[in-house]
Amino acid sequence: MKRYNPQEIELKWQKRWEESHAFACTHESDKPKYYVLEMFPYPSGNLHMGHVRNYCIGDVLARARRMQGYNVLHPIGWDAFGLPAENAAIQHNTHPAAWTYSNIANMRSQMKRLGYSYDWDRELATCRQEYYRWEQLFFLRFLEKGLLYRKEAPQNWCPSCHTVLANEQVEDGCCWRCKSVVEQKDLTQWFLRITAYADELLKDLDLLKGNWPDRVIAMQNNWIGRSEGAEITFPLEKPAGGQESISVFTTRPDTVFGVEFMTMAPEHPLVQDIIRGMPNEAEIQDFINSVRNMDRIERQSESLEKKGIATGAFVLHPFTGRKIPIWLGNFVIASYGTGAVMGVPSHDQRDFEFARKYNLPITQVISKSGALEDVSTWECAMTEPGIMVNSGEFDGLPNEEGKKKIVAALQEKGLGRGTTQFRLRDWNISRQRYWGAPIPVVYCEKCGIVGEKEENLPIILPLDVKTFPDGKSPLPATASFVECTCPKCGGKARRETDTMDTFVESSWYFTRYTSARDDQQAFNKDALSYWMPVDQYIGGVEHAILHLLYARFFTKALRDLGFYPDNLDEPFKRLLTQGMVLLDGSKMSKSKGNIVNPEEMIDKYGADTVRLFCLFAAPPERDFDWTESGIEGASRFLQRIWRLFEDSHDLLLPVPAGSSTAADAVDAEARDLRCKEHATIKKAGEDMASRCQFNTAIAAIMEFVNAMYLYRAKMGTDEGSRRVFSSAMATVLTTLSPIAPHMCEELWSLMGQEDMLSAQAWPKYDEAALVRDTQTIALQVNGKLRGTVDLPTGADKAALEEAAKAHPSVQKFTAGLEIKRVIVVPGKLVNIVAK
RNA sequence: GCGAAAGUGGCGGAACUGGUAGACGCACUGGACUUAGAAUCCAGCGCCAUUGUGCGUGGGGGUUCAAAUCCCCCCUUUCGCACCA
Repeated sequence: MKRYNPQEIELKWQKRWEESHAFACTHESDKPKYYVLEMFPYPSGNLHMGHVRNYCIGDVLARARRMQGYNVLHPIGWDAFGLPAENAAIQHNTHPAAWTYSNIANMRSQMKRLGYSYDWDRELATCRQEYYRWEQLFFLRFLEKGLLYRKEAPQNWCPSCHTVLANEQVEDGCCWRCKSVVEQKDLTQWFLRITAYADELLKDLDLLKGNWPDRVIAMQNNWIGRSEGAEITFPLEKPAGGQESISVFTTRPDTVFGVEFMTMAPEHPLVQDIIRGMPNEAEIQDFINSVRNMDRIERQSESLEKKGIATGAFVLHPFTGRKIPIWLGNFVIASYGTGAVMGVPSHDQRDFEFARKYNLPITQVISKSGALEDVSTWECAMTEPGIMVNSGEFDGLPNEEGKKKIVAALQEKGLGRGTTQFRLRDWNISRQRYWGAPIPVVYCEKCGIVGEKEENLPIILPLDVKTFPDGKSPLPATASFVECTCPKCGGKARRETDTMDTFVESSWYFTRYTSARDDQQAFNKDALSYWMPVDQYIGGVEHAILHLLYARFFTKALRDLGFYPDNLDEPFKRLLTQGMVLLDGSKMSKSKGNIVNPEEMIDKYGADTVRLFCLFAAPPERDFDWTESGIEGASRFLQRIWRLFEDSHDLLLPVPAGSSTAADAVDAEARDLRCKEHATIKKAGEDMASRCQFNTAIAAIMEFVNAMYLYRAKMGTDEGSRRVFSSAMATVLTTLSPIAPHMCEELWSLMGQEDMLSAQAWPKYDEAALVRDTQTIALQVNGKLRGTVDLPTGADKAALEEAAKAHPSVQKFTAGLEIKRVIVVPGKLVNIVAK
C-alpha cells in the first residue's frame, strides 16, 4: 500500500500546474466571467497565517468557480513601495529595492508551496516603472481636471516615519504603522480632492448593501460623515482682517434666536486680526498657544476640560442685530465646517455647559409645550423637537418647519444658505520618503508649478542612491533627480522630491491585472470591461476605511477621466472580510513570540492539510484559534480518504464523478450512498462557490466519506456496486479538490483518470437521485417531539396523519385529550394539537 | 454618546425560507486489534433526574399549531467613530 506523502505529491502537482499554465486566462471567452481577488500583500519577507487564510479562501472560490464553468481571473501581485523597505535597508545596509525584490522572491515561493491557482502571467509589483508610470499619468490628468491641488495646512506629521499621514492613517492620534504620537506641522502638500466625490461615495454604499459586511458600510458611512444644515453669516461689529463677517455651520438653524455667543477655533485664520489691540491680547495669545501646543491625543480626549476665553470682539445677530460676543474655545475643530460655531446654550449640551461655566445667558427658543420654561432650573440642554418661541416672526412654528423658513429668510438677506458638511477631508498624498512613486511635477522659477509632459513619463525613481541613516529621503540631495528642465519653458527647474502615498498604488492595481503586460496603455478597454468589477474581494477588515475608501474613490475618478467604462461605479461587487488567525486567544505577533510559521506546518503536514484546517476551523469572517489538535484532525481526515482509496484500489473503476445510475444501485445501501453523493455535490458546490461557507462544505464531504466507509464494509463486488462506489470516490476527489488540490489530483490519477482534476467540470447533481425511498417524519403533540416514523416518500397528508395517530408514543400523549387540530407538513412533520 | 456585529454542549461550530436543536470536527469515555503503546476501526457523548407529561440556544415578555430563527424590553462581549456644532 502506498503511503500518503504530501511533500512528494505536492511538489509534483505544483510543477505540472506551472508547466501547463493551468490557471492562465484570457478575456476572449464565451463563458461567464468571475474575478476573484485577495488584497495583495506587502512584501514583508514571509507569509504569515493571516495571508495563508486569506489566499486559501480566494483559491477555493477560484478553483470551485472554474470547475463550475466560469472563466476565472485570479491574479496576485505585490504592494511593493513603502516605508518598511527603507527602514530594513538602513538596518541591514542594503537597498530598499534589493530588500523588496528578495522578499518578493521568497514569498512567491512560499505561495507556490501552498498550491494557489494564480495566473502568474499577470503578476505585478507596484515599485516597477512599468506599473507606476500609469499612476504618474493619472496624476497629470487629475491635476488637469482640478482633482489634485497644492495647499498649505497643518498636517499630521509622524516624527519617527519622517513623513505626513492622511487623516485615515491616524488612529487614536497615532501613526497607523509605527504607533508614534502624531504631531501637527504646517506644510505645503498635494491633495486629492476625494471630497468632490463625498456624495457619490456615500450614496453608492447603497449598491453594496447585502454584498459588503454591514459594519464596513457603517464605518464608511461614519467616516464620510454627512450632515445637513446651514451656513449662517454673522456680520462683524468692526471688520477685521479685511473681512466684514464670520460664518458658522450649524445643523440647527431653527435655534438661531437662542445664540448667546460665537466660539471660534484658536487656529481660525481671522483670530489674530480680531484680537489685535485688545486689552488682554497677551492673555488670549497664551490661551491660543496652550491649545496649539497640545498633541492630538490630548486635544481630542474625552476628559479634556472645555475651556474658552472671550476676545472682547462682537458679531451682530443676523435677524435682530443684537451684539454677540466672540469667544475662542479649545473644543472647536478648525478643519470642520467653518472653524467657528454659534453658541446656543439652551439647545446644545456643549454650549449649555460652556454657558454655565462662564456665566453666559441662556435663552429658550424651542419648547415642547409651546410655553416658556424656567431655564435656570435646567440640568441639561433641551435637544428634542418642539415649538419655536422667543424667535420673533417664527414663533409658534414646529422647529423642523422653522429650519426651512429661517434658512429661506437668511438666504433672502444674503446672510446664509442651506449646506451640507462632510467629515471626510481631502486626501494628502505627499510623502517625504524615498521608496515611493515620484510625483511628476517640476517647480520652475518662471512658470511655477508645471506638470511633466506625458511623453516624458515615467519619471523614474533613481535606484543609485544611498538611504540616510535617519530615514530622511535622499531624493532632495540627489542632483541628477532634482535638477531638470521646465517642460513648459525649457528653463532650469527643480523636481518635486516628495513621493506618492503607497495607498495610491493599491487604489487601482485590481484593474491593471486585467491587462498587466500592456506597455502601450494603462488598460486594455475590452479586457477591463470584460473583467471588472471584481466579483469577490477578500481581505482584512483593517482596510475597511483606508484602502477600500480610496479604491472606491479612484474608481469613480478614473471613470470620469475616461480610463474606466462609464458604468463602472464600484470596483468590488462583493466583499468578504476574513477573521484573524489567533494563537491562545490572542493575535499572533512576532514581538510576543506567539507565531505559527506556515512553512513549518507545510513541512510537517503538507499544504493540503494547512489549507483544509484554515477553512474548516471556522466560517471565513470569524476569528479562529490555531490548535495542534485541530490541524491533526485535518490531517487525519485526508489520511482517512487516502486509506479508503488504497484499501479499495482493486474495486475502483475510472468513472466520472456522479456517474453511477439508478440501475447500478440495486440494494438500499447503494441507493442511500448514491443519494448522499448527489446531496454532497449540491451542498459542497453551493457552500463553496456561492455561500463562502467552506466549513460546512467540508463537513458535508466528511459525512459522505463516513458513509462510504460504512458502504464499503457491506458492498458486493458486482459491477453495479463497484460503479456506485467508484462514482462516489470520484465525487469525493472532485468536490474536495478546491480545498486539498494536490492529494485529490494524485488519487485522481491513481484511479486511472486521464485529464487533470483541476480541469474537470463540477459534477451535476440529479434531482431524482436526491429523493430517498423513505422519509423520517417528526411526530409532535402540542409542538413537542414525541417520536418519529419512517414513511415512503410522497405519502399524502391523510397517510401521515393516520401514521401519527397510530404511533404508540403519540397515543400515550394524547390519551384522554380531545384532538383540536392536526398540522401536517408533508415530508417533514405531523403536529397534533390536543387539549 | 452614535453606529455595527455577536451571545447555541467541555471546545470550534451546524441548523440557508419559523418545522426532529447540537450536523461535522476537537476533547473525553468504553470496546476491538496489540506483549504493550501509537495508529486504526466500532460505539457512546447537552443538562438534570434512582429513567420524566422534566429542563435546554444570554435574560424577561409576546406572536404562532410550532421560535436559536419573527416582534418588544433588558444584559453581556467585540469592533469602528467620537467635543463634527
